[in-house]
Amino acid sequence: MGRSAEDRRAERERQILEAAVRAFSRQGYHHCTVAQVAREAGVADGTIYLYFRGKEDLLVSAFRHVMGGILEEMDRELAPLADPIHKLRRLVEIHLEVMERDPELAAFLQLQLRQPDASIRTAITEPLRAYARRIEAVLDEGKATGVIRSDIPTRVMRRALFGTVDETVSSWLLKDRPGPLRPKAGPILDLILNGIRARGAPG
Amino acid sequence: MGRSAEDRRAERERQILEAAVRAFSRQGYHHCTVAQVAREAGVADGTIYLYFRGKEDLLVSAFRHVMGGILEEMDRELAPLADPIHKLRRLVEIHLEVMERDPELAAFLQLQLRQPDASIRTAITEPLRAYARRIEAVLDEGKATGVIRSDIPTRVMRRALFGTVDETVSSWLLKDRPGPLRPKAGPILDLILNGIRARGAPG
Amino acid sequence: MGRSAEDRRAERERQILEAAVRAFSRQGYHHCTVAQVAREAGVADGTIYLYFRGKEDLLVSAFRHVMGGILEEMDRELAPLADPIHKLRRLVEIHLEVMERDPELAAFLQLQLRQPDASIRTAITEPLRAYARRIEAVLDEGKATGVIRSDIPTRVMRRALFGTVDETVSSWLLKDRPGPLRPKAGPILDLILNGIRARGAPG
Amino acid sequence: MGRSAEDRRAERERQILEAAVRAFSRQGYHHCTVAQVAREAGVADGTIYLYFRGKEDLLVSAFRHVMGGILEEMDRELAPLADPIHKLRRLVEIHLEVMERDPELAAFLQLQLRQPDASIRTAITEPLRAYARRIEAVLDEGKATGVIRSDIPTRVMRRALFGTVDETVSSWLLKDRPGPLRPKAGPILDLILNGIRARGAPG
DNA sequence: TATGAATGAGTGTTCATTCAT
DNA sequence: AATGAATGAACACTCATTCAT
Repeated sequence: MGRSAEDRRAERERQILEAAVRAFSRQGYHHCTVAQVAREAGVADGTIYLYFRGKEDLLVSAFRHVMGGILEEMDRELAPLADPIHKLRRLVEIHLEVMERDPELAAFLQLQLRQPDASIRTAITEPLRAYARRIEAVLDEGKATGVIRSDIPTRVMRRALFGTVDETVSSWLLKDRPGPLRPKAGPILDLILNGIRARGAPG
Repeated sequence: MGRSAEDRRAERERQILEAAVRAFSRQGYHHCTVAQVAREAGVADGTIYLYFRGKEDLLVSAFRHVMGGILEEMDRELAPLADPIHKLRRLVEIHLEVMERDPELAAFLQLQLRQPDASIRTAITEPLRAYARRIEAVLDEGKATGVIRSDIPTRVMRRALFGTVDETVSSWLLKDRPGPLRPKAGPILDLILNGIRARGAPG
Repeated sequence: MGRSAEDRRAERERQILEAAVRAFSRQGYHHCTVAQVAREAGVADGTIYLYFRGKEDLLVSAFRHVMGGILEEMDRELAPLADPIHKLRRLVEIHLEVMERDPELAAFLQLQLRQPDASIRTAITEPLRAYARRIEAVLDEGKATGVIRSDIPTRVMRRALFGTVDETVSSWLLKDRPGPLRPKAGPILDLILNGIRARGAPG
Repeated sequence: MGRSAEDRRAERERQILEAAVRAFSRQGYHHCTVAQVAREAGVADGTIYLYFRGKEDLLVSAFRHVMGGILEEMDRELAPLADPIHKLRRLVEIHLEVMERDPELAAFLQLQLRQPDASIRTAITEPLRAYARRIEAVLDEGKATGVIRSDIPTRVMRRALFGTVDETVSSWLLKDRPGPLRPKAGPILDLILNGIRARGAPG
C-alpha cells in the first residue's frame, strides 16, 4: 500500500496545521512559540520542521488550508443557485457562518493573519485573490443578468461587499462575539443592494 | 517659565512619536527595534523610556497622536457643512486624502497598527470609537433629516462605510499605491448611498 | 557461506567510510550531517548506526581506513629498498603523491581530521603512531648504517621530517593546490639531510 | 577625558578576548558556548555581541590579539641581534617559550585554531602570513650574509622551520606537556641548520 | 534630563540518534 | 538488515529595558 505513507504524511500535516490555527489564535502569532504549536499538535518540536519550512511557512500554510476548505464549501453551496442575488446572499451567509461556527478559526483569519510582514502578505495574497474572484464572478453574473448595476466597477463592489462583511466580523470578534453573527447577513445585503439613501430623497 | 519645560517635553514627545510612525511603517512594528526608533528620532535609546512606558506604549501613543490630528481635521472640515450627505462625502474624501498624502502614515495605520495583540487592540479601541462616533453622528443626522433610511441600524451603516473605505485603502496600499486614491470617493459614496442593485430590478 | 555475509558487511562498511571521507572533506566535519554522509553512501540515515557508533566513530574509522591504505602502500614500496636514504626519499614521495592523487582525501587528512576534540585526537593517535614508527624505523636504520647522525634523537628527526612535509602539504592545500606537489620532495629531503647552513660557514 | 571611553572599550574587549582564549582552549571551540565565554569574562551573554559580531569573530579576533602580542615580542627581541643565525635561534626559542609559558594559549593556538572552516582559515591567514614574513626575512638576511644556503627557496626553508617547531609543540601538548619545551630549541636548530646526514656520508 | 553600555530572558531551528516497521 | 520518521536537547543571537554616570 504505497498510498498509506502519503496518507499518513497528509494526515500528520493536517494535524499540525489545525494545531497551528488553534495555537496562533489563542496566543497570537508573534507570541506563540513553535514549541507551543508542537505541543498542541502532540508532536516534538523538530517534527514541525519535517513538514514545514519554519514558523512563517506554518502560518501561511495554515491560511491556505483553511481558505481551501472555505472556498470549497462556497463552491459547493453556490453551484446549485441560479439567481446571482441569491448567490450573493448565500456567500455572505457562509462567510458569517464559518466565522460563527469556529471562533478560533475566526480569530485566526481575522486577527492573526493580518500580519504586516511583507513576505506573509505576499504569500497570503493568492488565496485571498481566489476568494475575490469568487465574489466578482457572482457580481459579473448579476451584471450580465441585469440585476446588478453596470455603472460601478466590479472591483469597487467587491471591495465594498468584502470590506463590509470583514468589518462586521471584526467588530463582532472584538466585542467578544455578542450573540449570533449570521442574522447580520440580511441587513448587510439590504444595504449593499439598495444603499442607505432614503427612497425618494434627492441624489 | 513653567510652560517652557512642558512645551519642551511635548515637543520631544511629538518628535519621538513621529519618528515611531516612520520607523514602524518602514520596518514593521515587530521587526522594528526601539533603538531604530531612537535613532530615527535623534535621541538615545534610554530617552524613549523617559516619555513612554515601552515599545507597545509607543505604538499606541503614536496611533492616538495620529488619530487626534485626523479627527481634528475632520471636525474642522465637516462643521461648516449643512447637508449630511455632503458631510458623508467629505468624510470619506478626507479619509482617502490623509492616506494618499502621507504614505508612511497610511502604512502605519493600515498595516502596522493591525496588531493582533489583545493589549494593543484594547488600547487602540478608544480612538477608533471616536472615529466611529463621528461617522454615526453624521448618519443619525441624515436619518433625522430624512435623507438616510431609518430601517437599517446606524451601526450597520457605519460598518459598511468604514469597512468599504478601509478595504479600498488596503487594496491600494498592497498594490503599491497605483494612482490617486481620492477619486475613489465618488463610486464608494454612490454605492453606499444607492446600492448595487439595478434600478427597476425586483427586490 | 558464512564468508559472504561478513564480506557484504565489510563492503558496506567501506562504502560508508569512503562516502564519509568525501562528505567530510567537502562540507567540513562539523558542518556535515550524518544524513549527508548517508545520502553520499546511498544508504538510509539509520543504516550508518548499524556499522558505526556515531558520527565521531565515523570520522575516526574513516581515518583508520585511510591510514591503513597509506601505510600498506608505504610498506610495500619501502620493503625492496636497501638504502635508508632512499627509503626516506620514497617515504616523503609517497606522502606527497597520496595527497596529490586524491584531493578529497588530502583535505580530509589535512584539514577535517585536525579536530581539537580530545576524544577524536586520542582515537587518532594510534594510526598516527604507526606512521611515526615507520619513519623512526627508517631513521634508526640509517643511524645503524652510519648514514644518519646519531647525536640527534630520532624523535626530533621524525618530528622535523613529518612537520616539514605536513606543513608543505598544508600550504599547498590552502593555496588551492598550485601545481604538482611531488617535486617538492627533492628540496625537502635536501634540507632535512643537509641543513640550511651554507657549507664552510662557521658553526 | 574623551580617552576614557575608548580605553574602557579596549579594556573590555581585551577582557573578553582573553576569556575566550581560556574558554575555547578548555572546552574546544565547537563545544564551548558563547554563554561560557561570557561567564568566563564576567559579562552577560549579550555583551559579547556589543564587541564582536559573533562566535566566529570572537575566535578570529582572539587569534589576532594573541598573535599580535607574540609578534611584538619577537620584533622587540630580535631587533638588537645582528647575526641571522642568532635571530633564528631566538625566534624558535620565543615560539617555544610562549607556548610553555601559557598552556591555555598553547592549546588555543595549536588545537582550537586549526578549524577547517573556510571562513575561519581565511581570517586567520593574515596574521599567520605576518609570522611567515618574519621568519623569511631572517632567512633572507642569512642568505645575504652568506651564512644560509642560497640554493633552497626561502619558502621551503620557512616551511621546514615552522613545520618542525609546530610539530614539536603539538607532540608536547598531546603528551600533556612532559617537561620543559624550550630546551628543544637547540636540537631543532642543529637539525635545521646542519641536517640529519652524518658528516662524511655520501650524497 | 539625557545617555548608551550592559543586561539576560527568550526562541527558532538544527541534527545526532533511536526505534517501530 | 535496512529504513526514515520522529525525537528533543542544545545554542547562537536579539532586543526591550534598566541604571550608573
